[in-house]
Amino acid sequence: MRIGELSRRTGVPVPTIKYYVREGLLPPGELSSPNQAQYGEAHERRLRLIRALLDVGGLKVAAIAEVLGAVDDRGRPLHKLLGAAADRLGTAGEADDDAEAAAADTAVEELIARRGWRTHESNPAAADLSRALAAMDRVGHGAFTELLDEYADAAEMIARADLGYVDRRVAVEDLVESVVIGTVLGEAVFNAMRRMAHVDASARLYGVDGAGREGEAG
Amino acid sequence: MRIGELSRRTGVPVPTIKYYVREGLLPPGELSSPNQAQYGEAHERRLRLIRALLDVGGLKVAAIAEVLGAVDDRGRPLHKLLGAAADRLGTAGEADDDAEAAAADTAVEELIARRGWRTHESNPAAADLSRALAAMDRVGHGAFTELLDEYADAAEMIARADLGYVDRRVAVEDLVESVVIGTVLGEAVFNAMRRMAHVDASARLYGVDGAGREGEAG
DNA sequence: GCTATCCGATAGCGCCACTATCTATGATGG
DNA sequence: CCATCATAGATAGTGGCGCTATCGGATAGC
Repeated sequence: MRIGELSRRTGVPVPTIKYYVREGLLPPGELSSPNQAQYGEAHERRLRLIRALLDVGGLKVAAIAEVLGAVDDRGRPLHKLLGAAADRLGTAGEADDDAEAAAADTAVEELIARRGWRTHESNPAAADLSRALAAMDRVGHGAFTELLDEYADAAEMIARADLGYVDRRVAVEDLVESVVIGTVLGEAVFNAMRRMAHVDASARLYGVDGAGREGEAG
Repeated sequence: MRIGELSRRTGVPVPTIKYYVREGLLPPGELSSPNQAQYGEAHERRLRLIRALLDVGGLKVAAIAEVLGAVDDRGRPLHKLLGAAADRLGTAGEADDDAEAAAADTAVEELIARRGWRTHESNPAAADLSRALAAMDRVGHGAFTELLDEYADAAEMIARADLGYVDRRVAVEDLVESVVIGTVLGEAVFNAMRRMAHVDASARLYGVDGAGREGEAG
């Protein structure tokens, strides 16, 4: 198909598709003549993935380019691809260097040790966790660390569920892409469900109605 | 204290503090003369909260203004404040209107009914969940819905843990603020832990080393 | 007095995700 | 064969956002 049809099928404007190609998110179409390119199923699929990572996952274009680069990097050991992809899904950002940050680092180290997790501090997710705990501490919720093991229980449940799903449903050649999707979109899924569970729990404790919304929005 | 000291204590530049005041995130200092204002503990605390919601929570400045508006809205029923605050923490964004979106809506409705959650579709989190599931479907992972109950189990665990924490540790007058913090920063905490658990699970299944990172980053 | 600081207001900056426009070329249909 | 349309590729521009710089005038504190 040509770019116009690709655009029609996915709802992504033609100039935006060209922009994604320029940024390396999408491979260029196969040129059949100097100003005519053909796009296939793979392009359509990739385009949908890009939009999902952008709109739902909230990833930045540059981050998507990096992640997809890892996804497409065939002929590397699988666990390296997974690690490379996972490393690019973090928040990044600068870590401060104060007392709270140091305490949070310690808490994370201890958690990893206690859990026997096969990861260490070089994992960007550990840095993200540390930053989040330090932020909690700075706003007066240093005691939140006492929930870490309950959070870890839930996280392990999710990880087991995800791995089982991948094992059941995903072909090897789609594995890296599926892990990216599961990590990014699964995060969005879980975050939404967590907020719903919070509302439910709050309603049971403090609320009366089932929704807590009566025209005060806006 | 004056604005300079507030800046020094929090690490937030003076022009940025003024910007937050303009945007309604931070109440103005109390004027002791036409060009002299005093800031107190409350300002410092609020400023730290703003930075946490911005840097770690990833909220937009306008969203923070809305949420903090609800936090400061004393003299309303508690469950309404909680609802109003929670409603402003969602991703928002436009929902498409295709087959996948319809299927996702149905899946969410069924989930809510199955779980007996005291919430309904007017909850923005439900819309977020639906959007995420529709995105999953569009990238070929419609079967992901089969994990929803495992995700819900985990979400309920987290919600119980959070509520227990609030019950133990938080004074009533800080309740709304703490719920906001718990929702936003707790989300960051859990997301990071989930990624760590994924890495651990992957390492056990596919990997050899404990980290999966050997200089291939960049 | 004198210097550092502050207030409030306005304008500008840098990043980012597009979006518009242009030229040259080729596809398409009568 | 020719008129019209779509396309490739390049460059420039747009709008939103989170700041950041600068300014005039006033006050603090020595």
